[in-house]
Amino acid sequence: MKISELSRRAGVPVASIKYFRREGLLPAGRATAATLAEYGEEHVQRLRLIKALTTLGGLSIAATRDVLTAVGEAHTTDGKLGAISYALPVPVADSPVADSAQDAADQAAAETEVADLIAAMDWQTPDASPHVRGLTEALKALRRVDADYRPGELAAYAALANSIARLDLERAATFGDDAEAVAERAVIVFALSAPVLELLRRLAQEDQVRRRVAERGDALS
Amino acid sequence: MKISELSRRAGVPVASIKYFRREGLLPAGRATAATLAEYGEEHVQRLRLIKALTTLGGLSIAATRDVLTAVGEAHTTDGKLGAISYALPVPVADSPVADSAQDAADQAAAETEVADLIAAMDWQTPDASPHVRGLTEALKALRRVDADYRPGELAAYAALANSIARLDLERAATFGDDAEAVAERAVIVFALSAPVLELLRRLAQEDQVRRRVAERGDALS
DNA sequence: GGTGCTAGATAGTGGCAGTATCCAACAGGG
DNA sequence: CCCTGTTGGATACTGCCACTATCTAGCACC
Repeated sequence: MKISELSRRAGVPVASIKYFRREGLLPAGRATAATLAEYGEEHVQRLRLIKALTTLGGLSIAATRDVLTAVGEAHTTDGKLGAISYALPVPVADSPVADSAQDAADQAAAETEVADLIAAMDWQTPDASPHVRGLTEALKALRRVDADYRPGELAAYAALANSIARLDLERAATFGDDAEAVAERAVIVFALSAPVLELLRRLAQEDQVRRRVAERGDALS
Repeated sequence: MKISELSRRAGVPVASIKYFRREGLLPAGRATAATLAEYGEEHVQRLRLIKALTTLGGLSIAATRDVLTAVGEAHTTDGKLGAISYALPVPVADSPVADSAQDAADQAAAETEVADLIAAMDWQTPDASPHVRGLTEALKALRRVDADYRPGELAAYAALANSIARLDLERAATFGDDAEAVAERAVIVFALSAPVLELLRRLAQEDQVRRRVAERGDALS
């Protein structure tokens, strides 16, 4: 199909398609002439995936490219899974500098806490994993804003995260035959489960709040 | 303290403090003269909270203002909790228009699915809740990108989300005396647990991938 | 009484995600 | 064979966001 039809099929403006191609998110069509190219179903699907990752997944164009590149480059299924996981952005920026002694102490405390948690969960993750560093940064940020924050609470969340990850992997690696299909599914599961889960959590929170109101009736403030 | 000291204490440039004040995120200091104001500890804490919400929580300035406003406006503890929850942005944009019959069918299917889930979980959430609408949109987006997506899988995630929400509420409503303190804690729990949980999920995923590699040894691609 | 900091207003910056415009090169129909 | 319409590719422009910088006066404090 021509680009105009691709645009209609995927619901994406032609100019945006060109933009995605420029940015390396979408492979070029098969050129049939100097100024004409043929696109296929895989382009439609890719565009749908791009839209889902950017809107629902909240990924930037650069992050989306990284994820899609990771899918294409790794050669084993597990390699792809790992690459996707690492390519997904974490919402934590590295803190600027650890100049003061206080900062260094915070850093060390957070590192210990993360290491303890990983040991307690018996997680097999390398210290160099971006997720480990991300979690360390996140804990430092939490501590800065909430002095009362109790580290022990993390363990309960970690146990639930473990259950979630098990579900994720079951969904992602369902059919282990076609590495490409697994990878695309894994992208969807890894990148798009988060917002869905977050929404479910909000719904459950809302329910919890209502239940507490009902329980306490007309009580306090 | 003067604004320059506030800046040093919170690690935020003076220009940014002025910006936050302009945008309604930070209350003005107590004016001691036409060109001088006095700031207190509450301003330091507020700035820390703003930084945490924007960097770790990923909230925009506008969303941060909405959340902080919600905390200040509602008068009951439960009202505050609800207001905060609703003020937090969901990562799902409303789909543009439901013009075609296909879109209408998708919408109806997603709505049914969400309603069934809520019924199955016995969640007490109004149909008009933004979270319900957000979840509906998210499911539509998922369906568009993944035809194989199986609705049943949602239930398992919902159950886990429920456990998470219970933890959240326990943390948020620990001390029920000071409505203001509860509200600030709730903001932290509601807005900042998500990235931490996501990081934990990524770590657990990484662990799962490694375990599967080890299990299968040298097996397949 | 001068130096330095301040409030408040306004303007500028850099990055991101598109969107628009141009041009030359064809394709396909009449 | 020619003419209209579309395309690829390049470049420029736009709108939004989150700051950041500059400017003008007016005090505060030593």
